[in-house]
Amino acid sequence: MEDRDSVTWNSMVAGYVANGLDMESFKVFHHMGLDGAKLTQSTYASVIKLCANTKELGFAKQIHCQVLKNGIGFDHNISTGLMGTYSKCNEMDNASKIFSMMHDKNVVPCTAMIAGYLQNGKMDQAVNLFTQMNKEGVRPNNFTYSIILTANSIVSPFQVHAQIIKTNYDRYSSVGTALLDAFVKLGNVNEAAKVFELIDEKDIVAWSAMLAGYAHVGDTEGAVRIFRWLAAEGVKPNEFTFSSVINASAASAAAVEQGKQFHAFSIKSRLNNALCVSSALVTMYARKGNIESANEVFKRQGERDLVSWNSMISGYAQHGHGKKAHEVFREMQRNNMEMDGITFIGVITACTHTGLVDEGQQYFDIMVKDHHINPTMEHYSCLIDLYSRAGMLEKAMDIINMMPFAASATMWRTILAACRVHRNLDLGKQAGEKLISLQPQDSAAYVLLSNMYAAAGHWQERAEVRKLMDERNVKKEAGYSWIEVKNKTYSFLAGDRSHPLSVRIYSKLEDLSTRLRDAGYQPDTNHVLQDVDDEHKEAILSQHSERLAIAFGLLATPAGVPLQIFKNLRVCGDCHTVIKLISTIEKRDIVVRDTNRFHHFKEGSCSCGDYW
DNA sequence: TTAGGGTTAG
Repeated sequence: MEDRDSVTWNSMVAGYVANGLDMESFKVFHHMGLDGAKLTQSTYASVIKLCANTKELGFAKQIHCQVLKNGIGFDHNISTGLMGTYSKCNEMDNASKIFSMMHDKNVVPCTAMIAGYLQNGKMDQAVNLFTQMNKEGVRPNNFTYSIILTANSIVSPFQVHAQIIKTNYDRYSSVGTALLDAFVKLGNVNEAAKVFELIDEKDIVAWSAMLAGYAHVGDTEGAVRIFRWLAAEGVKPNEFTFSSVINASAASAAAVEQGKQFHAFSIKSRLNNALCVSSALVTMYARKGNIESANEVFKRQGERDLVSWNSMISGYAQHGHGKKAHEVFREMQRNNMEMDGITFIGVITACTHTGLVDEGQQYFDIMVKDHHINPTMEHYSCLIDLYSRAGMLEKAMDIINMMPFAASATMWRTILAACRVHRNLDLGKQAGEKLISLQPQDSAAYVLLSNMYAAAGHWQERAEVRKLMDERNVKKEAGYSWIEVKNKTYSFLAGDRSHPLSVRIYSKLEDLSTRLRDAGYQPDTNHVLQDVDDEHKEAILSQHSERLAIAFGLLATPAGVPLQIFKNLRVCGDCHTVIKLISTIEKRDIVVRDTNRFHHFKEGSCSCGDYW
């Protein structure tokens, strides 16, 4: 094609832009200049859109000048395109200048401007413009609604919903998706599901958003139901669909097998290497107790971002692999990766779970001094945890007194728990009172305080705490443990006799108990809350839910197969001792996930180094 | 000419 006219050139540029071929479009545009082709309004509009896509601010400014210099009129396309580019590059002043000079501010530039404000965190201005356009009779369209609904900190989805229903825009996939997501962010999945069902033609974004909604509230079954439904409708999942369903498979209620199956499915769909999928896999495997698989996925990641690195560090931290978390951190440094506050929460937590007090403090210092990251409440919480677990309660209190925040309930809970372990009754009392005043309905505060009194043999004070609990009608969460055998989950309460194999389970416990004593085990009855005699205390200990789950696991699986137990509360000190011994006498690796971390029991010792 | 979904901590 020799004599190319401007229309041909323009359609080339526009075509490439529409197909996301940014570099090709730039090349063509460059050729146009060399060829001396006439640049029209639509050429400029295309190339400005290109700048918005690629955030080429400098180039956009040049184009802006050329348009002014060559006397090309600012039509809607050029103006809106420039606004978009400036918005994306955090130059809101320039964007609003162009907007204010536009004569006919119809719905499109208004919407683009609202989007710009929201991208730059200017919530108030976005909402003001939305209100103003309504007042001036400019009717919002589906784009406007889908954008304004993302301003969930200011705009109530309930209010906008009413307005949207009148216009029927809720049947549009884009609007319905934004609306359902706004409900999810309020924690209202039921409302989100209602919105989802009303969407006429659900596209993959809508399906993925609904799936993410169930994942968000930890409803694994809901997420799997959506996944099956979309598959049955012949919809092809994309990387976001997989990352959400894998994330839902990381919930504690999900079976270990479930995550593996979605992993396999993502491989079949050739989406397992997408960054968001592989990072979700790292987290899922780590949370489900399989730190080796988490690391396998991590090692194979072709590209990594901050989230990938953070996921691996946090995974190691939860499993008490302090050294490995440290190694990943070093590797991050060698790769000149940028780090954020979450990276440091990961490494400090790893130090906490390994008892590396000095190192934990050093990470905190490096974070502030070298990385200029402002410590948040969470970082101070980590430090307090670091010192408390090591028994350095004075140091922990120093931090509470010097930090620029008021101490949170979480912090007092940490102090209180440490006071129980390290027998510091005075401070424990103080922390317990603070905690109860901050969260009068939280059973943990009362339970910890009464545990502490029980451990110190102060039965009178313990009774008072219990009385207060009754008066305020605060219920203690029941402790239970569960184990998966052949894809079925079996859960046990303490002293539970509801399982069909109950008789065999209890006789297995008896058998273990004899062999434990032969191995030199002495029950530590400090972990029993009830005010009863020692013999009775031992009986209570021996029926803790984790032991029932382990006894069942030993009966229900062949010799040598590792067991994995989950518990909704922290493992008690006596059970911890017992499980270490069981791992030797039964020659089994046992992994226990409690609310805090993973314990890997092997040949008589635990990965936490008796420190948790 | 304007748009909606995901992954990391505690």
